[in-house]
Amino acid sequence: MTRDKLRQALPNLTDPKLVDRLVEKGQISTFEPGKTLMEPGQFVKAVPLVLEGSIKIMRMDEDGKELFLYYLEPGETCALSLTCCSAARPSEIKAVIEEKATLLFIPIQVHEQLTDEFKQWKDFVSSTYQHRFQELLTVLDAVAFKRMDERLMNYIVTKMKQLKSNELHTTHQEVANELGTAREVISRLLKQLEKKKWIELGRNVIYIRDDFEELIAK
Amino acid sequence: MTRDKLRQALPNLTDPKLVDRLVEKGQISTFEPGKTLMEPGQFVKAVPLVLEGSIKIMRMDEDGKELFLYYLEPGETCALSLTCCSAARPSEIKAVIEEKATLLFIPIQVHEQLTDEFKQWKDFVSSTYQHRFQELLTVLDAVAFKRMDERLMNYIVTKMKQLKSNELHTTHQEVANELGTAREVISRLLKQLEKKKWIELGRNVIYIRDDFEELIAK
DNA sequence: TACCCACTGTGATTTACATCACTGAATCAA
DNA sequence: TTGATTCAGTGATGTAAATCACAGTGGGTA
Repeated sequence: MTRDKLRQALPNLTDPKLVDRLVEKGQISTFEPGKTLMEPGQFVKAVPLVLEGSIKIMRMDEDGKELFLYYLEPGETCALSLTCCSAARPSEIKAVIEEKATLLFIPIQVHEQLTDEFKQWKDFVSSTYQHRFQELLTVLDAVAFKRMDERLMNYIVTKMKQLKSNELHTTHQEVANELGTAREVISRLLKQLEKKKWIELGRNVIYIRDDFEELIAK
Repeated sequence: MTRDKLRQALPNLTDPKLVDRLVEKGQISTFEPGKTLMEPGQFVKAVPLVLEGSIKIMRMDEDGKELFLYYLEPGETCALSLTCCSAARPSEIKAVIEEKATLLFIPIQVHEQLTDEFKQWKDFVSSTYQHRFQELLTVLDAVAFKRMDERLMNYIVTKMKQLKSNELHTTHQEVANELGTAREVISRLLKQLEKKKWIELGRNVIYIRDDFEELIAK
Protein backbone atom coordinates (compact mmCIF):
# COMPACT_ATOMS: atom_id res chain seq x y z
CA MET A 1 0.00 0.00 0.00
CA THR A 2 2.45 2.58 1.25
CA ARG A 3 5.03 0.81 -0.82
CA ASP A 4 2.95 1.21 -3.97
CA LYS A 5 2.37 4.88 -3.39
CA LEU A 6 6.03 5.37 -2.69
CA ARG A 7 7.00 3.59 -5.88
CA GLN A 8 4.54 5.69 -7.82
CA ALA A 9 5.62 9.01 -6.34
CA LEU A 10 9.33 8.26 -6.44
CA PRO A 11 10.07 5.88 -9.28
CA ASN A 12 13.74 6.80 -9.01
CA LEU A 13 14.13 5.14 -5.65
CA THR A 14 14.60 1.65 -6.97
CA ASP A 15 16.81 0.20 -4.25
CA PRO A 16 14.51 -2.26 -2.45
CA LYS A 17 16.43 -1.95 0.80
CA LEU A 18 15.95 1.80 0.77
CA VAL A 19 12.25 1.45 0.08
CA ASP A 20 11.98 -1.11 2.89
CA ARG A 21 13.57 1.27 5.32
CA LEU A 22 11.37 4.16 4.28
CA VAL A 23 8.24 2.07 4.64
CA GLU A 24 9.39 0.59 7.92
CA LYS A 25 10.63 3.75 9.61
CA GLY A 26 8.40 6.35 8.01
CA GLN A 27 5.05 7.35 9.40
CA ILE A 28 2.27 7.78 6.89
CA SER A 29 -0.66 10.13 7.33
CA THR A 30 -3.19 11.97 5.23
CA PHE A 31 -4.37 15.57 5.51
CA GLU A 32 -7.31 17.57 4.24
CA PRO A 33 -6.94 20.76 2.20
CA GLY A 34 -6.46 23.88 4.30
CA LYS A 35 -4.73 22.07 7.14
CA THR A 36 -1.70 23.99 8.32
CA LEU A 37 1.18 21.57 8.58
CA MET A 38 3.80 23.93 9.83
CA GLU A 39 4.00 27.47 11.09
CA PRO A 40 6.97 29.75 11.66
CA GLY A 41 8.52 29.06 15.04
CA GLN A 42 7.51 25.42 15.22
CA PHE A 43 10.17 22.77 15.30
CA VAL A 44 10.42 20.16 12.62
CA LYS A 45 11.00 16.65 13.83
CA ALA A 46 10.58 14.74 10.59
CA VAL A 47 11.07 15.20 6.88
CA PRO A 48 7.75 15.05 5.02
CA LEU A 49 7.77 13.18 1.75
CA VAL A 50 4.78 13.96 -0.45
CA LEU A 51 3.20 10.79 -1.88
CA GLU A 52 -0.09 12.29 -3.05
CA GLY A 53 -1.62 15.76 -3.16
CA SER A 54 0.30 18.98 -2.72
CA ILE A 55 1.55 21.40 -0.12
CA LYS A 56 1.87 25.15 -0.41
CA ILE A 57 4.99 26.67 1.10
CA MET A 58 4.95 30.32 2.16
CA ARG A 59 7.24 32.80 3.81
CA MET A 60 5.77 35.13 6.42
CA ASP A 61 6.95 38.46 7.74
CA GLU A 62 6.56 39.71 11.32
CA ASP A 63 3.20 41.38 10.84
CA GLY A 64 1.57 38.40 9.20
CA LYS A 65 2.10 39.25 5.55
CA GLU A 66 2.63 36.16 3.44
CA LEU A 67 4.60 35.37 0.34
CA PHE A 68 4.04 32.27 -1.73
CA LEU A 69 7.24 30.37 -2.40
CA TYR A 70 6.40 27.10 -4.14
CA TYR A 71 4.38 23.92 -4.14
CA LEU A 72 5.53 20.52 -3.02
CA GLU A 73 4.20 17.87 -5.38
CA PRO A 74 4.22 14.09 -5.17
CA GLY A 75 7.77 12.78 -5.03
CA GLU A 76 9.09 15.97 -3.52
CA THR A 77 10.17 16.98 -0.07
CA CYS A 78 10.83 20.23 1.70
CA ALA A 79 14.38 21.56 1.56
CA LEU A 80 13.52 23.88 4.39
CA SER A 81 12.56 21.01 6.62
CA LEU A 82 15.83 19.33 5.73
CA THR A 83 17.77 22.40 6.78
CA CYS A 84 15.64 23.33 9.75
CA CYS A 85 15.41 20.00 11.39
CA SER A 86 19.01 18.99 11.03
CA ALA A 87 20.01 22.32 12.51
CA ALA A 88 17.33 21.94 15.21
CA ARG A 89 16.12 25.38 14.18
CA PRO A 90 12.52 26.50 14.21
CA SER A 91 10.71 26.61 10.91
CA GLU A 92 11.01 29.79 8.90
CA ILE A 93 8.02 29.05 6.75
CA LYS A 94 4.38 28.11 6.71
CA ALA A 95 3.16 24.95 5.03
CA VAL A 96 -0.50 24.42 4.17
CA ILE A 97 -2.13 21.44 2.48
CA GLU A 98 -3.37 22.54 -0.93
CA GLU A 99 -4.82 19.29 -2.25
CA LYS A 100 -5.70 16.34 -0.02
CA ALA A 101 -2.30 14.88 0.70
CA THR A 102 -0.68 11.66 1.75
CA LEU A 103 2.65 12.24 3.44
CA LEU A 104 5.36 9.93 4.64
CA PHE A 105 7.22 11.41 7.58
CA ILE A 106 10.83 10.32 7.88
CA PRO A 107 12.34 11.01 11.32
CA ILE A 108 15.46 13.15 11.08
CA GLN A 109 17.77 10.51 12.47
CA VAL A 110 16.51 8.01 9.92
CA HIS A 111 16.99 10.56 7.16
CA GLU A 112 20.58 11.09 8.28
CA GLN A 113 21.29 7.38 8.36
CA LEU A 114 19.81 7.02 4.92
CA THR A 115 22.05 9.73 3.48
CA ASP A 116 25.02 7.74 4.74
CA GLU A 117 23.81 4.36 3.59
CA PHE A 118 22.04 4.95 0.29
CA LYS A 119 23.43 6.84 -2.64
CA GLN A 120 19.93 7.11 -4.09
CA TRP A 121 18.71 8.90 -1.01
CA LYS A 122 21.72 11.19 -0.94
CA ASP A 123 21.10 12.07 -4.57
CA PHE A 124 17.43 12.65 -3.90
CA VAL A 125 18.22 15.06 -1.09
CA SER A 126 20.83 16.80 -3.15
CA SER A 127 18.50 17.28 -6.08
CA THR A 128 15.83 18.57 -3.71
CA TYR A 129 18.21 21.25 -2.56
CA GLN A 130 19.05 22.15 -6.13
CA HIS A 131 15.45 22.31 -7.19
CA ARG A 132 14.36 24.49 -4.27
CA PHE A 133 17.31 26.76 -4.63
CA GLN A 134 16.27 27.42 -8.18
CA GLU A 135 12.73 28.11 -7.13
CA LEU A 136 13.79 30.50 -4.40
CA LEU A 137 15.89 32.39 -6.92
CA THR A 138 12.90 32.58 -9.24
CA VAL A 139 10.76 34.04 -6.49
CA LEU A 140 13.53 36.46 -5.61
CA ASP A 141 13.70 37.62 -9.21
CA ALA A 142 9.99 38.15 -9.33
CA VAL A 143 9.86 40.13 -6.11
CA ALA A 144 12.95 42.17 -6.86
CA PHE A 145 12.53 42.87 -10.55
CA LYS A 146 8.98 42.25 -11.76
CA ARG A 147 5.83 44.33 -11.52
CA MET A 148 2.73 42.98 -9.91
CA ASP A 149 0.86 42.43 -13.18
CA GLU A 150 3.55 40.11 -14.45
CA ARG A 151 3.77 38.32 -11.13
CA LEU A 152 0.02 37.83 -11.12
CA MET A 153 0.11 36.31 -14.59
CA ASN A 154 2.89 33.96 -13.59
CA TYR A 155 0.95 33.05 -10.50
CA ILE A 156 -2.10 32.17 -12.57
CA VAL A 157 -0.03 29.97 -14.87
CA THR A 158 1.62 28.21 -11.93
CA LYS A 159 -1.73 27.55 -10.28
CA MET A 160 -3.27 26.30 -13.52
CA LYS A 161 -0.46 23.83 -14.01
CA GLN A 162 -0.49 22.76 -10.42
CA LEU A 163 -4.24 22.16 -10.37
CA LYS A 164 -4.35 21.00 -13.99
CA SER A 165 -7.41 23.16 -14.53
CA ASN A 166 -8.23 26.48 -16.12
CA GLU A 167 -10.59 27.54 -13.40
CA LEU A 168 -9.16 28.87 -10.20
CA HIS A 169 -11.52 28.65 -7.26
CA THR A 170 -10.18 31.28 -4.97
CA THR A 171 -10.81 34.81 -3.80
CA HIS A 172 -8.96 37.96 -4.75
CA GLN A 173 -7.96 38.28 -1.10
CA GLU A 174 -6.28 34.90 -1.16
CA VAL A 175 -4.35 35.68 -4.32
CA ALA A 176 -3.30 38.99 -2.81
CA ASN A 177 -2.03 37.26 0.31
CA GLU A 178 0.06 34.82 -1.66
CA LEU A 179 1.63 37.56 -3.70
CA GLY A 180 2.15 39.70 -0.62
CA THR A 181 0.00 42.60 -1.81
CA ALA A 182 -3.45 44.14 -1.24
CA ARG A 183 -6.78 42.79 -2.40
CA GLU A 184 -7.66 45.97 -4.31
CA VAL A 185 -4.48 45.68 -6.35
CA ILE A 186 -5.38 42.15 -7.43
CA SER A 187 -8.98 43.10 -8.16
CA ARG A 188 -7.87 45.91 -10.43
CA LEU A 189 -5.23 43.85 -12.21
CA LEU A 190 -7.66 40.99 -12.74
CA LYS A 191 -10.19 43.46 -14.16
CA GLN A 192 -7.55 44.60 -16.64
CA LEU A 193 -6.95 41.01 -17.69
CA GLU A 194 -10.70 40.53 -18.08
CA LYS A 195 -10.92 43.65 -20.26
CA LYS A 196 -8.24 42.11 -22.46
CA LYS A 197 -10.46 38.99 -22.58
CA TRP A 198 -7.67 36.82 -21.23
CA ILE A 199 -9.74 35.71 -18.27
CA GLU A 200 -13.31 35.89 -17.01
CA LEU A 201 -14.23 36.70 -13.45
CA GLY A 202 -16.95 35.19 -11.30
CA ARG A 203 -17.55 35.09 -7.59
CA ASN A 204 -14.82 32.90 -6.08
CA VAL A 205 -13.67 31.81 -9.49
CA ILE A 206 -11.39 32.91 -12.28
CA TYR A 207 -11.88 31.32 -15.72
CA ILE A 208 -8.74 31.35 -17.76
CA ARG A 209 -8.50 31.21 -21.53
CA ASP A 210 -6.84 28.08 -22.84
CA ASP A 211 -4.19 30.06 -24.64
CA PHE A 212 -3.47 32.28 -21.63
CA GLU A 213 0.12 31.16 -21.39
CA GLU A 214 0.87 31.99 -25.03
CA LEU A 215 -0.84 35.36 -24.64
CA ILE A 216 1.36 36.45 -21.79
CA ALA A 217 4.49 35.23 -23.53
CA LYS A 218 3.82 37.69 -26.39
CA MET B 1 51.13 25.55 2.51
CA THR B 2 47.78 24.83 0.97
CA ARG B 3 47.30 22.34 3.75
CA ASP B 4 47.87 25.01 6.39
CA LYS B 5 45.45 27.44 4.80
CA LEU B 6 42.89 24.70 4.48
CA ARG B 7 43.27 23.78 8.12
CA GLN B 8 42.91 27.40 9.11
CA ALA B 9 39.86 28.08 6.98
CA LEU B 10 38.14 24.78 7.73
CA PRO B 11 39.18 23.58 11.17
CA ASN B 12 36.22 21.21 11.16
CA LEU B 13 37.68 19.07 8.42
CA THR B 14 39.94 17.04 10.67
CA ASP B 15 40.04 13.79 8.73
CA PRO B 16 43.60 13.68 7.37
CA LYS B 17 42.59 11.51 4.42
CA LEU B 18 39.97 14.04 3.40
CA VAL B 19 42.45 16.89 3.68
CA ASP B 20 44.95 14.89 1.61
CA ARG B 21 42.41 14.38 -1.13
CA LEU B 22 41.40 18.04 -1.16
CA VAL B 23 45.01 19.15 -1.38
CA GLU B 24 45.85 16.55 -3.99
CA LYS B 25 42.85 16.98 -6.26
CA GLY B 26 42.03 20.63 -5.69
CA GLN B 27 43.49 23.43 -7.71
CA ILE B 28 44.56 26.49 -5.80
CA SER B 29 44.60 30.00 -7.21
CA THR B 30 44.46 33.57 -6.01
CA PHE B 31 42.45 36.47 -7.38
CA GLU B 32 42.56 40.24 -7.06
CA PRO B 33 39.59 42.33 -5.89
CA GLY B 34 37.14 43.19 -8.64
CA LYS B 35 37.83 40.06 -10.66
CA THR B 36 34.62 38.49 -11.93
CA LEU B 37 34.76 34.80 -11.17
CA MET B 38 31.47 33.78 -12.64
CA GLU B 39 28.76 35.34 -14.73
CA PRO B 40 25.22 34.20 -15.49
CA GLY B 41 25.22 31.67 -18.31
CA GLN B 42 28.70 30.36 -17.68
CA PHE B 43 29.11 26.76 -16.73
CA VAL B 44 30.65 25.78 -13.44
CA LYS B 45 33.18 22.99 -13.60
CA ALA B 46 34.48 23.07 -10.05
CA VAL B 47 33.35 23.94 -6.56
CA PRO B 48 35.29 26.91 -5.18
CA LEU B 49 36.32 26.67 -1.56
CA VAL B 50 37.28 30.03 -0.06
CA LEU B 51 40.52 29.80 1.91
CA GLU B 52 41.26 33.52 2.22
CA GLY B 53 39.50 36.72 1.23
CA SER B 54 35.88 36.98 0.24
CA ILE B 55 33.56 36.70 -2.73
CA LYS B 56 30.42 38.70 -3.39
CA ILE B 57 27.50 36.75 -4.83
CA MET B 58 24.83 38.59 -6.80
CA ARG B 59 21.70 37.81 -8.74
CA MET B 60 21.14 39.59 -12.06
CA ASP B 61 17.99 40.23 -14.04
CA GLU B 62 17.74 40.30 -17.84
CA ASP B 63 18.45 43.99 -18.25
CA GLY B 64 21.55 43.96 -16.11
CA LYS B 65 20.11 45.04 -12.78
CA GLU B 66 21.91 43.41 -9.87
CA LEU B 67 20.90 42.26 -6.45
CA PHE B 68 23.38 41.45 -3.74
CA LEU B 69 22.79 38.06 -2.16
CA TYR B 70 25.62 37.29 0.24
CA TYR B 71 29.34 37.04 0.82
CA LEU B 72 31.42 33.90 0.79
CA GLU B 73 33.99 34.05 3.56
CA PRO B 74 36.95 31.77 4.34
CA GLY B 75 35.77 28.24 5.02
CA GLU B 76 32.68 28.65 2.91
CA THR B 77 31.65 27.48 -0.52
CA CYS B 78 28.94 28.37 -2.95
CA ALA B 79 25.71 26.44 -2.72
CA LEU B 80 24.82 27.69 -6.16
CA SER B 81 27.92 26.20 -7.66
CA LEU B 82 27.07 22.94 -5.94
CA THR B 83 23.61 22.94 -7.48
CA CYS B 84 24.58 24.32 -10.85
CA CYS B 85 27.52 22.15 -11.58
CA SER B 86 26.01 18.89 -10.49
CA ALA B 87 23.01 19.65 -12.65
CA ALA B 88 25.31 20.80 -15.47
CA ARG B 89 23.25 23.95 -15.55
CA PRO B 90 24.61 27.37 -16.36
CA SER B 91 25.26 29.69 -13.47
CA GLU B 92 22.35 31.81 -12.31
CA ILE B 93 24.49 34.27 -10.46
CA LYS B 94 27.48 36.57 -10.67
CA ALA B 95 30.47 36.14 -8.38
CA VAL B 96 33.02 38.90 -7.89
CA ILE B 97 36.12 38.89 -5.71
CA GLU B 98 35.60 41.38 -2.90
CA GLU B 99 38.86 41.00 -0.98
CA LYS B 100 41.96 39.39 -2.44
CA ALA B 101 41.10 35.74 -2.33
CA THR B 102 42.74 32.35 -2.29
CA LEU B 103 40.44 29.68 -3.61
CA LEU B 104 40.71 25.93 -3.80
CA PHE B 105 38.78 24.55 -6.75
CA ILE B 106 37.43 21.05 -6.28
CA PRO B 107 36.38 19.36 -9.55
CA ILE B 108 32.77 18.23 -9.46
CA GLN B 109 33.56 14.56 -9.80
CA VAL B 110 35.97 14.77 -6.88
CA HIS B 111 33.35 16.59 -4.87
CA GLU B 112 30.86 13.84 -5.59
CA GLN B 113 33.30 11.11 -4.62
CA LEU B 114 34.05 12.97 -1.42
CA THR B 115 30.39 13.18 -0.45
CA ASP B 116 30.25 9.40 -0.75
CA GLU B 117 33.45 8.69 1.06
CA PHE B 118 33.69 11.26 3.82
CA LYS B 119 30.99 12.04 6.31
CA GLN B 120 32.75 15.29 7.17
CA TRP B 121 32.52 16.45 3.61
CA LYS B 122 28.89 15.43 3.36
CA ASP B 123 28.12 17.37 6.51
CA PHE B 124 30.04 20.36 5.23
CA VAL B 125 28.04 20.41 2.02
CA SER B 126 24.82 19.92 3.87
CA SER B 127 25.52 22.78 6.25
CA THR B 128 26.47 24.97 3.30
CA TYR B 129 23.05 24.35 1.79
CA GLN B 130 21.37 25.15 5.07
CA HIS B 131 23.34 28.31 5.58
CA ARG B 132 22.70 29.65 2.08
CA PHE B 133 19.06 28.76 2.20
CA GLN B 134 18.74 30.88 5.30
CA GLU B 135 20.51 33.76 3.65
CA LEU B 136 18.37 33.58 0.55
CA LEU B 137 15.28 33.71 2.74
CA THR B 138 16.68 36.75 4.52
CA VAL B 139 17.24 38.52 1.22
CA LEU B 140 13.78 37.53 0.11
CA ASP B 141 12.29 39.02 3.27
CA ALA B 142 14.17 42.22 2.77
CA VAL B 143 13.13 42.63 -0.84
CA ALA B 144 9.53 41.60 -0.24
CA PHE B 145 8.77 43.30 3.03
CA LYS B 146 11.30 46.01 3.89
CA ARG B 147 11.64 49.57 2.71
CA MET B 148 14.82 50.78 1.11
CA ASP B 149 15.99 52.79 4.12
CA GLU B 150 15.96 49.71 6.30
CA ARG B 151 17.64 47.62 3.62
CA LEU B 152 20.33 50.25 3.25
CA MET B 153 21.02 50.23 6.96
CA ASN B 154 21.27 46.47 7.00
CA TYR B 155 23.56 46.63 4.02
CA ILE B 156 25.87 49.03 5.83
CA VAL B 157 26.01 46.78 8.87
CA THR B 158 26.73 43.72 6.73
CA LYS B 159 29.52 45.50 4.90
CA MET B 160 31.02 46.84 8.12
CA LYS B 161 31.15 43.37 9.60
CA GLN B 162 32.44 41.83 6.45
CA LEU B 163 35.23 44.38 6.06
CA LYS B 164 35.73 44.77 9.82
CA SER B 165 35.89 48.53 9.37
CA ASN B 166 33.61 51.47 9.93
CA GLU B 167 34.59 53.21 6.74
CA LEU B 168 33.08 52.01 3.52
CA HIS B 169 35.09 52.95 0.46
CA THR B 170 32.52 52.79 -2.25
CA THR B 171 30.29 55.00 -4.38
CA HIS B 172 26.57 55.60 -4.08
CA GLN B 173 26.18 54.04 -7.50
CA GLU B 174 27.78 50.82 -6.35
CA VAL B 175 25.58 50.60 -3.27
CA ALA B 176 22.55 51.28 -5.43
CA ASN B 177 23.52 48.47 -7.79
CA GLU B 178 23.88 45.98 -5.01
CA LEU B 179 20.50 46.86 -3.56
CA GLY B 180 18.92 46.85 -7.00
CA THR B 181 17.84 50.49 -6.90
CA ALA B 182 18.83 53.88 -8.32
CA ARG B 183 21.77 56.01 -7.29
CA GLU B 184 19.60 59.02 -6.41
CA VAL B 185 17.60 56.93 -3.97
CA ILE B 186 20.77 55.91 -2.13
CA SER B 187 22.16 59.46 -2.17
CA ARG B 188 18.99 60.77 -0.57
CA LEU B 189 18.74 58.03 2.03
CA LEU B 190 22.41 58.43 2.95
CA LYS B 191 21.87 62.19 3.33
CA GLN B 192 19.03 61.45 5.75
CA LEU B 193 21.30 59.20 7.78
CA GLU B 194 23.93 61.94 7.78
CA LYS B 195 21.38 64.47 9.05
CA LYS B 196 20.63 62.10 11.90
CA LYS B 197 24.41 62.07 12.55
CA TRP B 198 24.54 58.30 12.18
CA ILE B 199 27.06 58.49 9.37
CA GLU B 200 29.30 61.04 7.65
CA LEU B 201 29.68 61.28 3.92
CA GLY B 202 32.82 61.95 1.93
CA ARG B 203 33.75 61.43 -1.66
CA ASN B 204 33.96 57.66 -2.21
CA VAL B 205 33.64 57.01 1.48
CA ILE B 206 31.02 56.60 4.16
CA TYR B 207 32.12 56.98 7.78
CA ILE B 208 29.91 55.07 10.15
CA ARG B 209 29.40 55.81 13.83
CA ASP B 210 30.66 53.07 16.11
CA ASP B 211 27.24 52.61 17.66
CA PHE B 212 25.44 52.53 14.31
CA GLU B 213 24.15 49.05 14.83
CA GLU B 214 22.58 49.91 18.18
CA LEU B 215 21.06 53.06 16.72
CA ILE B 216 19.23 51.21 13.97
CA ALA B 217 18.04 48.54 16.37
CA LYS B 218 16.16 51.22 18.38
C1' DT C 1 46.53 75.95 -14.52
C1' DA C 2 42.84 74.52 -16.79
C1' DC C 3 40.08 70.99 -18.09
C1' DC C 4 37.76 66.68 -17.64
C1' DC C 5 35.32 63.25 -15.50
C1' DA C 6 33.48 60.62 -11.96
C1' DC C 7 30.88 61.45 -8.07
C1' DT C 8 27.39 63.81 -5.39
C1' DG C 9 23.22 66.69 -4.25
C1' DT C 10 18.62 67.96 -5.29
C1' DG C 11 14.34 69.55 -7.48
C1' DA C 12 10.48 68.03 -10.45
C1' DT C 13 7.70 64.59 -12.19
C1' DT C 14 5.88 59.94 -12.86
C1' DT C 15 4.80 55.38 -11.59
C1' DA C 16 3.43 51.32 -9.01
C1' DC C 17 1.35 50.15 -5.27
C1' DA C 18 -0.90 50.83 -0.54
C1' DT C 19 -4.48 52.54 2.03
C1' DC C 20 -8.98 54.34 2.96
C1' DA C 21 -13.67 54.55 2.21
C1' DC C 22 -17.52 53.18 0.45
C1' DT C 23 -21.07 50.57 -2.71
C1' DG C 24 -23.47 46.80 -4.41
C1' DA C 25 -24.00 41.89 -5.31
C1' DA C 26 -23.94 36.99 -4.05
C1' DT C 27 -24.50 33.61 -0.50
C1' DC C 28 -25.79 31.70 3.71
C1' DA C 29 -28.23 31.23 7.96
C1' DA C 30 -31.83 32.32 11.19
C1' DT D 1 -37.59 36.23 3.63
C1' DT D 2 -34.55 38.93 5.82
C1' DG D 3 -30.54 40.22 7.72
C1' DA D 4 -25.70 39.28 8.07
C1' DT D 5 -21.56 38.26 5.97
C1' DT D 6 -18.27 37.66 2.58
C1' DC D 7 -16.61 39.05 -1.81
C1' DA D 8 -15.91 42.26 -5.70
C1' DG D 9 -15.55 46.88 -7.86
C1' DT D 10 -13.90 51.41 -7.80
C1' DG D 11 -12.80 56.34 -6.71
C1' DA D 12 -9.75 59.27 -3.96
C1' DT D 13 -5.58 59.98 -1.87
C1' DG D 14 -0.99 58.92 0.04
C1' DT D 15 3.75 57.22 -0.41
C1' DA D 16 8.09 54.91 -1.67
C1' DA D 17 10.77 54.66 -5.27
C1' DA D 18 12.07 55.41 -10.28
C1' DT D 19 13.22 58.51 -13.63
C1' DC D 20 14.70 62.84 -15.64
C1' DA D 21 17.35 66.80 -15.58
C1' DC D 22 20.83 69.52 -13.95
C1' DA D 23 24.21 71.90 -11.07
C1' DG D 24 28.14 71.75 -8.15
C1' DT D 25 32.53 69.70 -6.57
C1' DG D 26 36.83 67.49 -5.92
C1' DG D 27 40.68 65.01 -7.82
C1' DG D 28 43.46 63.63 -11.48
C1' DT D 29 45.93 64.81 -15.63
C1' DA D 30 47.34 67.04 -19.94
